[in-house]
Amino acid sequence: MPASTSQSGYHHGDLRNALLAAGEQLLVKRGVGALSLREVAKFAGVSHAAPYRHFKGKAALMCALAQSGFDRLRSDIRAAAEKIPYDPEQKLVEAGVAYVHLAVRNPELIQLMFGGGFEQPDDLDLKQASMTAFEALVDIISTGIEAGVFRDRDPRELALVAWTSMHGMAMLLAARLIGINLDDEEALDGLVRSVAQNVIYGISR
Amino acid sequence: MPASTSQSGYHHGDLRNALLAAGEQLLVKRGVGALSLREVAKFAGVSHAAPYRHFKGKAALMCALAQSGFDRLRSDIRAAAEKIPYDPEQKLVEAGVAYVHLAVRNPELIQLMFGGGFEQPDDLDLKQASMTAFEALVDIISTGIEAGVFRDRDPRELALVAWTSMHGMAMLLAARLIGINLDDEEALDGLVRSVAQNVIYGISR
DNA sequence: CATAGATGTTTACATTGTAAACATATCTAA
DNA sequence: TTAGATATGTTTACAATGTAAACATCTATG
Repeated sequence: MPASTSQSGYHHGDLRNALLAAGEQLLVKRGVGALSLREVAKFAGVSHAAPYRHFKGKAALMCALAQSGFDRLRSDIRAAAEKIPYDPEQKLVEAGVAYVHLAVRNPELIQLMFGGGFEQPDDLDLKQASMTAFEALVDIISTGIEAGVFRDRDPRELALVAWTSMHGMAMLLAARLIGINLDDEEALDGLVRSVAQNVIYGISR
Repeated sequence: MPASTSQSGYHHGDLRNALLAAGEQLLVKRGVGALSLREVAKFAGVSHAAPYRHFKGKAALMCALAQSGFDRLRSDIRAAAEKIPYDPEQKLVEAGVAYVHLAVRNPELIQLMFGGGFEQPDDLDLKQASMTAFEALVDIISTGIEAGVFRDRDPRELALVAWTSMHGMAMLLAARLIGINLDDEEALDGLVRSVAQNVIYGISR
């Protein structure tokens, strides 16, 4: 019997994951500031105190949601980079597109991950997960340096430039502070590519 | 008699501003997610329902706090740019330093402004304020283009590159996701200048 | 000076996070 | 197999919060 379907009626069987799924749903509906643990529990079909058997509290659930977001971000970046086998510049561009796509399609998630809208009890796993996502960018830069495409500097220094730029774009788009229709994927990708090109070649002439 | 000291005992005289000041204080202490309207009222020395005479609700107060943050951001950027009369590149660097300084010294404020941690009722004034802050960057870029220092492109396109990068750095630093001691101002400014230089000249060789 | 409007207070209530006490299913060891 | 021990739910309880409504008091305007 799969562990996910222990249909005793009393015990859920896979409540932790069910709560995370419910949390993800409700995060979209309510936003970071209005996410309610009781509603998450109700949505998962359990009593309002049941989540406390699987999470230390509301903040812990949100941390777990954020962490899965970081995992998704890392794998999206890696997948985008691997789509382009040879060209490091293009790898970087596609990584940016992936970063921004995740943010635009899940603005509440990205705001949860980076917005500081909840009490973080200095979650080390969480910080670790975000660092790992950053490493995906460092890898792209490193291969680019080795290939002689990027400046011969500390990869983390160059990766930081790419990260800040992508991240800023992602946050500003998620906050709808850049005047563009987020549903127009062509325009969105064009924006990302434009910014990425300018990061790569500089805005100076 | 100054309007700010109507000492009737019952009527405050300048409660709206007092609430904003209290909100700013408590935002620092509690963070975006734990800011309480009742505590703001108590801090200002009034009953918990008094704020409703000056703000539609908690979200409206937070919007007002965010808006004053945007005003401060705009004026900080302008002041930084005006410190450097001639060199557009240096103007841009100093604007970035100012942006990041504001974020690092007031992480909760920057998270309130951009983090989406509360219910925004599509506040148009707020969006306007953020746009005005962005215009400060566009101005720097425009003069740089006219001076032949930056590429001859749409200023808003180039300004967007600078904005995303500065903003990303500011948010990541505020979220303590970049491994640097925020109190070490020298290291911090060095980081900003490094990123800015790479934005200006590109990471490509 | 009366009184209308602005500004504060008190009271009330639903929602929320969380703890404690209780109930039931599952697992483990004799 | 079966009796606890443990894990995992539920119910109850309570304090804090956002907000509305009714009430009180000040200020300003005729």
